Amino acid sequence: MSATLRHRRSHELESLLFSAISSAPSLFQLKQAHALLYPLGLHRSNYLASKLLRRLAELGSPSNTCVLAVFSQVPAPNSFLWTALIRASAALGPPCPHPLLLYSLMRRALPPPPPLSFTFSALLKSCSASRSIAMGSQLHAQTIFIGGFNEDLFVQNTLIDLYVQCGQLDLARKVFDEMLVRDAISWTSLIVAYTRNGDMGSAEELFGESPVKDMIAWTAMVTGYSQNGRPREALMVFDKMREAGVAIDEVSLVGAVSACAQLGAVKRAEGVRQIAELYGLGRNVVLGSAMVDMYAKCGLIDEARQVFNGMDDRNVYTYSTMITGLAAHGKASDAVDLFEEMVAEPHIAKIAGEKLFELEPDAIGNFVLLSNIFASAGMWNEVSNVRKLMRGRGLRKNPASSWMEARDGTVHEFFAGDGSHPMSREIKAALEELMDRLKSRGYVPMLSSIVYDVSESEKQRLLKGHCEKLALAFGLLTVDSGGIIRIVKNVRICEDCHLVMCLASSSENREIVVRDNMRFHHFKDGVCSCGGFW
DNA sequence: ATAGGGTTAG
Repeated sequence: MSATLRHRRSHELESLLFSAISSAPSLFQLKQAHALLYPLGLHRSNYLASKLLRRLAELGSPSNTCVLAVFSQVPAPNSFLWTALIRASAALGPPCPHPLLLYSLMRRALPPPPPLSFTFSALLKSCSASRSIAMGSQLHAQTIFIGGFNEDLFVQNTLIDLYVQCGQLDLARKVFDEMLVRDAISWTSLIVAYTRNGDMGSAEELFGESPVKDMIAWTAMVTGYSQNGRPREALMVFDKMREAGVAIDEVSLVGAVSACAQLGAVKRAEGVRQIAELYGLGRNVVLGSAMVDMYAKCGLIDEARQVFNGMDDRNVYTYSTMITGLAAHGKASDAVDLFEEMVAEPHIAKIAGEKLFELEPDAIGNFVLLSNIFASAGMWNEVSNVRKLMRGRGLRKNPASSWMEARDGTVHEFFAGDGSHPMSREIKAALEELMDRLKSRGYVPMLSSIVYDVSESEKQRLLKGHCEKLALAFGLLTVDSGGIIRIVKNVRICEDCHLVMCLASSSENREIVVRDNMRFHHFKDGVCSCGGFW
């Protein structure tokens, strides 16, 4: 009696915790939910641990230790938990173990848990993402011999995608042909592969045969024609699609819009826009950008601009399209203005930043750069997000320092706000005097160089403590007049310090050379060799 | 869980 009651209670608790985990809005809350499991012994549950891993991946947990910690609490991991671990590692990437490594560990567990269909699909997906055809085809064999999944729709569809991604269309077709049951996804995957290969003939053939034509399949045909330079056929298919009573969404409109752009057909363009309005679509960036292009190419540059202005989300494509549109209509000065609006480094900086992280995900400089750009635009939320990301990856900023060689060959190093130098008092006094002289000559501190969200006066104070300024003051005190003051800095010199160096080189009549991590700055008579670009 | 998306230059 009491045993069944206890069992029932723990079951209720389990489902309660399950929903707490799956709805946790942030990593913090997820960790709190996780902590609740321990006193109840539920951290040993395969079911809850799998859910935890899934949520960790969805929230983009920045650390692999969380993932492994959750997994290793479970004494007898089952197929579901192993698969959740594989999926989470694949989603989170490098700091986590490679999915294939985890799979081989899974195969070695005693007794080995039988792989599930979505174990294979996770693995195959990671192969197709990295285009590793060799690994992928080995797994293909295992899906049959180990998993017995040669009739599993899901696995077969993932295999089609694997071969398509690896450019092996004939192998993809072979998988497709041998399938006993196919769904819309199997058909569409191949149709798209053909259209991307420029083989509209094969695409048409398959599309004609397909008994399961849904919105996505129709859309694939419309964009296929459009992207292969056959805009009239694209619009014909689009019309047929509407006649067939298929629903329309933003993506399906893009192909039609781009076809109108290619044709320069004003009336068709108007028709497509009415459809967009009818369905309340068009708030989407891609569709909006396509519409800007459509209007520009149909000669309606003002309408293009109207769409552009009305968009609440714009990216590089949107700007480029609008700019070239303006240029094509002879509105050169508008085009230049818009270009300048675009590069003036936070909206676009965000995009550029994302690209940078794709190329060099762990380069510390990228984090610092992005954080500083957001800071100078006053986007403090984004700044703290970047900081969190850095912390999560265990990246720490090297403290900025400047150093210079004194007359006797000793090297003196300065950190920001640093008072540890034996001559600190003289240095600070010399710096104060220098700043006063520069201010009387019109120097205004560039508060925007301070990337913290603090008061103006605090910014002034922080600026004064920059290590290269301390080094400069030390140089003015110790280097013979006429001698060059040579400073080395481990990170990029800030704008305010750069300005101070320029001004000081003329007011103090000194040559100053600063080497930062990127280049040399030769300051002489108020100008710098870098010409303001660094 | 797996399928569809926009610009330009040469």
